[in-house]
Amino acid sequence: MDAVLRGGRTRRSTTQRWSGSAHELKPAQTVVVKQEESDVRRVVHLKERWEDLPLRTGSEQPILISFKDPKSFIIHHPDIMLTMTSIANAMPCPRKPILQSLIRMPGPASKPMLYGNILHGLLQGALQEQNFGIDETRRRLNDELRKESIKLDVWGTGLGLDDVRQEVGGKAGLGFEKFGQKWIGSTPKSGEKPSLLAITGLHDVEEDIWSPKWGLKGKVDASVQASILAPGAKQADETIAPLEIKTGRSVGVIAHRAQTMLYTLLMEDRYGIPVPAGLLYYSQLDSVLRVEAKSNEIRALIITRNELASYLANERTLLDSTSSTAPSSEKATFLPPTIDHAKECKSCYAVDSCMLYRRAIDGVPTHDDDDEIFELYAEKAGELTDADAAFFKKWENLLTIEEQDVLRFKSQLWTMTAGQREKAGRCFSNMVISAYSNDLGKSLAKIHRHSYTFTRAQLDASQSAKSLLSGHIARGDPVNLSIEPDILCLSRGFVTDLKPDSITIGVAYVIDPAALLERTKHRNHAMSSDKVVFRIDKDEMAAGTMKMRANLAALFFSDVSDSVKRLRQLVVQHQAPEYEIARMPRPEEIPNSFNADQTQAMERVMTAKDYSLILGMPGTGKTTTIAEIIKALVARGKTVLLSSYTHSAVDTILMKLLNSEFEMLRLGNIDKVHPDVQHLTLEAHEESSDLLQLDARLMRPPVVAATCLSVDHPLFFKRRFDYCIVDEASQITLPTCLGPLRLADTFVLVGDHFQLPPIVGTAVVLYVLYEDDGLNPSDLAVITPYRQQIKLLTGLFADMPSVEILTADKSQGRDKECILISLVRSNASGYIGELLKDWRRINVSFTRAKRKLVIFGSRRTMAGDPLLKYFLQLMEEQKWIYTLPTGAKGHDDGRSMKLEETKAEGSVKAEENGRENVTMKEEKGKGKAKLGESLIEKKPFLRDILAVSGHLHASE
DNA sequence: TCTCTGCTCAGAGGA
Repeated sequence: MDAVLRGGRTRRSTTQRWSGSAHELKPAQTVVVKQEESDVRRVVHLKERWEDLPLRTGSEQPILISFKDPKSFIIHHPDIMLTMTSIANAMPCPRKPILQSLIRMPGPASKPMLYGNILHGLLQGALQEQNFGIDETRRRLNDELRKESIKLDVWGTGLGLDDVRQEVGGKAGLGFEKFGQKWIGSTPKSGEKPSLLAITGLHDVEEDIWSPKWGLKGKVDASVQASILAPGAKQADETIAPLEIKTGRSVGVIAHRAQTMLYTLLMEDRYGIPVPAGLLYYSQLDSVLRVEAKSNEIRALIITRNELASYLANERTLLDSTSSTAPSSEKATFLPPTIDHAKECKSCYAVDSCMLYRRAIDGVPTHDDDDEIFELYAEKAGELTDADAAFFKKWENLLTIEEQDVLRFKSQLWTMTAGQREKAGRCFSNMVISAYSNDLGKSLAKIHRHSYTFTRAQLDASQSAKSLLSGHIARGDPVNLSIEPDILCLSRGFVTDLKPDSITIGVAYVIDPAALLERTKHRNHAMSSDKVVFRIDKDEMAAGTMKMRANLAALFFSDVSDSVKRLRQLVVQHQAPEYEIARMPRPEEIPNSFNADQTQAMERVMTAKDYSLILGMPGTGKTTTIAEIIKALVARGKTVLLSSYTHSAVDTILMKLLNSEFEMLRLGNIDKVHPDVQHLTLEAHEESSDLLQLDARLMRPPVVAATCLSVDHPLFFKRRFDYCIVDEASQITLPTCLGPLRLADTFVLVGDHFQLPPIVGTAVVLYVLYEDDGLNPSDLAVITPYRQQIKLLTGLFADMPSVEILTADKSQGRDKECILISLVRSNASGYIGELLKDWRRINVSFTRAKRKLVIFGSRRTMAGDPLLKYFLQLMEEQKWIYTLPTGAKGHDDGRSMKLEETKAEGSVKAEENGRENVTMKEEKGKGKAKLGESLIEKKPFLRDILAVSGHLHASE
């Protein structure tokens, strides 16, 4: 036995979590473990290769003891889940997969990768349809090539559709037919060796499995039911098996075996039955290998997994001991050392980042004659100065801190029950599917090919179902679906709609509860009546920081374009930007509406050879200026990349350009794009007829807009821009905006560094309100600082979808004719909360209205803050405050209670007597909201607003 | 003391 548990064998379970530390007992291979929560202690003796488990004295580390009878395995840091590919990659060099988990370098897809991708889809399609004929394969290939997402991939490689049709068709056609003949059937056919297998059924394709039991996660190409006649066996075994498809030239690679073997662990965990072997299909050889899950090999793989996991864990603990501001001088050890194998290293695809980390993080001297890879190191990192290295290290550190902040919730998915996590607001428990629809037409948006709506399962009378709006999950958020207790992350998707009693999720693959129940019938699943009960958890992604790290790293690579070198000079070495007077705008290019500052801004931008910064306080017209400058640049025949960290900033500028003549392209997740500019996205178009048309759509528009983190779109490997304009630069972290900046020689950063005393700012904006009549719903926006309030209001305004409802933060840079603000807080103690104390947030929201601003809030509560108190005084002097009557309909029913006070529930009661609701109204004209009658009927709260507003008009 | 933002993922093959 590999590991022995002394003092009683523990129950077989994935939920037994332990912490181990080696400081209590003498022999190094003996460890005391204590069960989490219960404090039960056990002594574990580690033998053979488990001795090397890197447990350090004095620090408790989580351990999981997993069983695959009759063996036991130690999973170190089980909450860090590693992929099959990272473990397979770790065999030649453990540093490589660690680097890959930090940095995902974007790059255009290679041809072999594209072919591999398509071939996988084709064979999976054949398995699903149980038809392997050549004609069927050809049909599927044609279907694939019609998909916009595939066309985009093909376009990215520079190939033509016919090239792909020929190449892939040639590889797939006959081979897949042979596959069907040889291995699909009810019993293994007698005869030659590869035939001792029959694939008798298909359970799933691309099955996503997370296994905290093994600390592994991955996607299985195909989960099949198979009848396998093992060598020497008399009778075939009926089993579930992972089928791993390999379409490339390399065959029999150890990494493939490792990958397949690890999948057997994942499938065992999901299906709850033994999975003795996996299948490895090589399409080039027409052969299927049976990969037996041998415990000594699995042990070796798990030990590799543990090694990687402890490096990743080191990274986290290292950061804890390091201050967030000053990069520590202590030597970091979160990276495995370089293997220093000149030949291997030279051909490694991660060599650039590897050598950069060796220089900047490991701090290896560049001039060391004993260095095995001296030449390579000098070539890759020789030019980097100490200042460069320090710059990289500082930002790398900051990114890691941010990453940990995102990931800290991740393990809650398997360490907390749905009920527990729902209390923390990051999960919906007890959900059942109530409706399904699909959107197969929009093939580019793979993420919502299938839409499922969930509602609460029938609950005990004692349990009251909480509104789905009262958590941290919101529309657009990534989520994952699980079934308690064992099916973790069955599927992932995005919230496309959220109502108090239902949530709709878009996913890439069909969710079939009946099939799921059938194939995992050995397990217990949470059920309500005959329906499967799901839990929906907010998914925690950290892909953004990986992209930022990639942007940062790319600044320091050796083999880069001149513009990246220049960018390094400007950003890292602070060289002064240069200007070229000859580019000065001619008088006719300057808009008549421009004032002196705007004109100067335009001159700086037009003449900039490197970069130019535009600074201005909120509300001073930066956005308008940018829009006008873009028009002028396009008129000069220039191309412009427009970017910002947020979708809303990008879209705000685009909306100001909508009436221009020129073409614009908006890239990015269509769900996050403002409805008014969604028609500029690729998804909004009809599918392109051919690559030529797609090429035109991507290459022709002089203005391309995207968020900073989505500039790894295939387009950006083929296009460079004359200008790059990055809005709200002051809020963007440096590594974020480096991405867009690399794509243009000249760039413009726009932001608001200056701050104005808020009351003055506010007063100025209020003063210049226009006098006018009439107001459309689309001229109206509602702002509130709290997310929960947004969700409530969204429901209340369901009849008026054109009324935008924004958080204070989201309203930044936006404006509307009329703004309603709900300040929410209301309590007897005058407690205002941190959020409303932030005058910048108040300043932003108070300055968004063009003509009319109406603020709702509790006077007494607001007076608890000096700033708002002063503001109240100001309003009072103007007689602009209107008191809503206590007990006014709509203020005492439960609904508006929630509306007015979502958090401090204890104080609501106190407020019912003598509640002082205040409506402050700011009015220069006679604008009146024309709200729909039906809406008013249904929403007493709004009727109050209108009543007060009407009263005002009558008295004037 | 409850605020914000963005990012699918893992693996597609090749040396």
